[in-house]
Amino acid sequence: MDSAKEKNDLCKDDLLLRVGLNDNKAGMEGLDKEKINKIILQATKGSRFYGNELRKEKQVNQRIETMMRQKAHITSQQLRNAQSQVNRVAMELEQSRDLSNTIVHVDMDAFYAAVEMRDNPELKDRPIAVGSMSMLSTSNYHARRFGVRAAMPGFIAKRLCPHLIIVPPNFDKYRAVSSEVKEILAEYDPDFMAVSLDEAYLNITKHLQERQTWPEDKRKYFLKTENFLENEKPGADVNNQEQWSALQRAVSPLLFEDSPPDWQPSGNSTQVNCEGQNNSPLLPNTVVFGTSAEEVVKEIRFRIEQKTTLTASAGIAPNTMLAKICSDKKKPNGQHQILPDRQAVMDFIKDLPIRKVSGIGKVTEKMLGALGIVTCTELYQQRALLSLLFSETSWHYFLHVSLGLGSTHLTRTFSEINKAEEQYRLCQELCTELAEDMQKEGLKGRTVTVKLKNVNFEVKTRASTVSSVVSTAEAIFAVARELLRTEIDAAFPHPLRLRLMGVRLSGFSSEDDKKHHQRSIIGFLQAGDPNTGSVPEKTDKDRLLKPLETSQKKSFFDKKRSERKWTHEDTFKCDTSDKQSLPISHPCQVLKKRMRENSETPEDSDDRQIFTCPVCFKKQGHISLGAFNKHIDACLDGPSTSENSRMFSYSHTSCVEVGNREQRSFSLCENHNHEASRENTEINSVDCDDLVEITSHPSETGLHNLNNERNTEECSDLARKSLNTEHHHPLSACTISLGSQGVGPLSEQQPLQPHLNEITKQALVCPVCNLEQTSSDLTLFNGHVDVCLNKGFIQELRKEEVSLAKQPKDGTKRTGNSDRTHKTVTKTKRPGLMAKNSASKKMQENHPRNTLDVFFK
DNA sequence: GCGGATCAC
DNA sequence: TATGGTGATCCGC
Repeated sequence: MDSAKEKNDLCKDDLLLRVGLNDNKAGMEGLDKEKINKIILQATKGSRFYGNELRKEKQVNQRIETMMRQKAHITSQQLRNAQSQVNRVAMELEQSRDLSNTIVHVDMDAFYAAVEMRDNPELKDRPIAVGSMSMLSTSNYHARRFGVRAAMPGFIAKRLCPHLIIVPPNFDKYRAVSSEVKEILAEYDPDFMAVSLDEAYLNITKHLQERQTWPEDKRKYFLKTENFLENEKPGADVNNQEQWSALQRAVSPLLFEDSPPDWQPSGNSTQVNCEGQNNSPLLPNTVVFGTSAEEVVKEIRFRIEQKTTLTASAGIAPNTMLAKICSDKKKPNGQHQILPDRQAVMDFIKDLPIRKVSGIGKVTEKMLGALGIVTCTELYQQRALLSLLFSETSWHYFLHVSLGLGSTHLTRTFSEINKAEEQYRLCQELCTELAEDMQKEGLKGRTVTVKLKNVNFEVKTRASTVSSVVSTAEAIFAVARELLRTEIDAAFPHPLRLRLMGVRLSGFSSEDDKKHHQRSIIGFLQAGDPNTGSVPEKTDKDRLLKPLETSQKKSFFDKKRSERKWTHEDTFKCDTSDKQSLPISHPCQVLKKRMRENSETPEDSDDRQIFTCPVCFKKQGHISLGAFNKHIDACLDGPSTSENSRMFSYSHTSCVEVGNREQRSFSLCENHNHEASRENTEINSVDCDDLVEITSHPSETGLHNLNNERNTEECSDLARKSLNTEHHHPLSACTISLGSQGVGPLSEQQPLQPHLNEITKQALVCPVCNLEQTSSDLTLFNGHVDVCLNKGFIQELRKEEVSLAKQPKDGTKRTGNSDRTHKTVTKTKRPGLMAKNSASKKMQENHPRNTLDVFFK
């Protein structure tokens, strides 16, 4: 979102320093700059805020004075020396210039406002802003003509534009739309980097390579008249005139009047391909995109618009810095490319105001301005001076900027750990974490597995099975340490260069297994014989069967187990010295443990709590688990239940992706939800005839190949995606990043929530990831839950990894949100006003309102 | 190491 | 009536 720069510009406005980018065109109904500034000044003058702004300004002025004094003392000799030193660095940078990557920055246009306008047609032609009277997050382009911008207090905005409609933010909705967009982006770069709900970087280099060989069909899209069901592949036929007209009405809402979109559906047969590659005549209402980067980005934007009815702007460049500036250039609903050519880069940079660069803010602009530096060319010309006045990191950064250099990779980079001592320490930490989880779940295991990924991304797993079960940190570490030692020794005399480590405990046994044989929630979840709940012993041959080959008569959970076992076996078969079978923990164990835990909570020490019957959906107030099970039994035996009914359960996972920035904005199932889970002691389950549908073909959806090395929202994205595109992800482990605040202990997993309540027609909120699902299609929804559930199964295997500590990618990024290496805690100011700050964007993004209450409403 | 400043969203 | 909250990095002390 473009709020940051806007905000800074507003500060300038407030102080009447200068009006920078407030480029309203003094339209017929808008206001001119002068008027805007007058109103703002009037509203702000005399306030504490204004006073503080003045104080800050004074401070900056002082800094500038100091700098200018320093400058005055610089001798020409010093300057010459500096010049040669800086030139050396510049040469090195020039030599290492990498133009081989194609980086794309995608930015949704006036995102929040656009979503609100889309969903409420009454707002379409009116000036609106999203936020509150205290603070606005964004405004539509209509409102911007009055000077209403992001980061402006609503009450001032109202003075500028009395007819302004301020819409309270609805972050759940924005998140949902954002995931729709992300689904598309992931197809072009599975490792794309989301900056916020409306902004992301992609590296499409690989996609471009592959795309060159794609047949036209793979680049062909059908225009859709309506915006639902996300099957993006050509298939739905919409080629009649009536539908086409409907399409034209549906897409491209009149968000923007000043700059026409560079892509526009026109005529009957829409052919967007600019490269003249089509030789076959196109069907009406089909679109074929070419193979160039420009075409790829047009395709992305086209698909975003088709899917969400919202427009996006994009920038294409050889690095992130340039891509970001590019996306701003043709905003809204446009795109700009800098070709991967040095001259093209330099031409673009030449007159570029430094303020446009991400990382150069209001203060830096002013300081450099005092030195006569406004454009990137000037920044380059003054490089020697800058190296004498600024810190090394700063002038290096300036040099990067002035040469048009930036990050060329988005992949997560971690600093390696190659010291044995550190490796053992990390291993021990992991074992401790694992042991805590094991003990909370009351589980013990016999097989300890260490997973190692080296700097070349090669993964090795080494397992060892001991004669008696282990669960303590010491015992697990004793085994894991030896496994690690073997690997370290094997690498000797070279160090073992690791970027990821995981410790796993499997081969569970629990004395609780044989309890609760009754036909209850637990009984239903048990594999094999429902009477004993035991998993039938399988031969090695059995275990070599792929999930798809297993009997269709098996239960849903049977299949899940087979799938999991298969995948599990797959990772182990090459390197496990011990060929013992690896018993699988039952979901019911987890459930049961959780139930027991719940009943052991202090608030509920009498072993009684409120359960909701999954069959009749009635709350069973303050009864014991046994009584609750009896109730369910009675319900099940009653006339209302079909034979096909299956209990539904899941275990929530605290899957957190490896230190991607994504985590900041999208970690939905983190702290907040864990808290909710503690508060919500209800145990719910659901009678789910719909589940039968999943049961009949779980493997067809490709869900068993869930990539778990992603955060929860991505998992849910993948769920939908895998349903639609049969996109397969290799099974990998649930990964926890060091230093992440988001990793809740397993004991804080959520209690059971209803999967889907058909009876009460409640919102389709996934009970696992807590995300409201955009599609109202039950099959899709169930499929999604299935994936989340599957993830829960994987979690039961206790595959827990820790990515190694991260480091900044390169020296080009001085500020901003780089990969997290530690957590910074900032205390809240003005505690009394907390509740009023509903417009706080980051807060909402980081701690989304729990959707459970919506679900249970 | 800590806190303030800067920047970003 | 009223000008956000959070995280990251840099830098000076």
